[in-house]
Amino acid sequence: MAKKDKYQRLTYDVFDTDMGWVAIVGSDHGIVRASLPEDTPETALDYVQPEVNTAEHAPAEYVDARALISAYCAGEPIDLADIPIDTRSATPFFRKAWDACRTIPAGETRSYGWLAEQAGNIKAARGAGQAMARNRLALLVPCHRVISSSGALHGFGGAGLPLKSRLLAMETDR
DNA sequence: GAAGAGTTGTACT
DNA sequence: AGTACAACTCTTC
Repeated sequence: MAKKDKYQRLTYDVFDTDMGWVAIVGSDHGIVRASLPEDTPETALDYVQPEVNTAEHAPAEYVDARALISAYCAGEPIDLADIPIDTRSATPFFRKAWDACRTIPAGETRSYGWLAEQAGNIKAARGAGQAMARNRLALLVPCHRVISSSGALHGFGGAGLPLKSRLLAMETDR
C-alpha cells in the first residue's frame, strides 16, 4: 500500500483507561488517528502505525483528549465530540459521515442509511459504511453506534465487534 | 426469511 | 483515467 499522506508535525500519546491502553496521534489541527482500547500500549501503538513512527511523544498535547477518553472508558457520560479531529487526509464525504457519526448521542444507534443521509445522499449507504470502515479515529468517532437498518451489528470483521458490543452495552446500561 | 439487484464513494491498478 | 471493492439498503422470490 502506498500512502502519500504527509504530516509536517505529528505527535502521539498512549495512556491507560478502564478499558485498556489507547494510543492517539494528532497534528496541530487535531487528532488524526486513534486506536481502540488494547491490552497493552504496544498493541495500541501498533494500531496507529506507521503514522506513529514519525510522531513524537507529546503527552502535554493531549492532556484534554486523554482526560475525555479516559472518562469515557470509565463510563462517564461525556461527549467525545469535544475532541478536535483533523481529517484533512480524508475526503469531504468521509468527513461529513464522521461528523454525523459524532452527533449520535451515547446509548443511541443509527443506521448507515441515516449516516448517508446526513452526509448528503441517502443512497450512499455503502459509502457511509466505508467511511466507518476507514475510520481511524476509533472512539472519537463512535462508529460502534452505527448499525444496519435491521438492528443487526453487521460487518465489523475483526476485533472491532466485541469491543463495539462492549461499548454499546456500557452506553446503553448507563 | 433468503436471495438478487441498485446506488454512491473511495482506493487501487 | 478506469476498474474493483465496501461495515448498505431496498425490492422481490
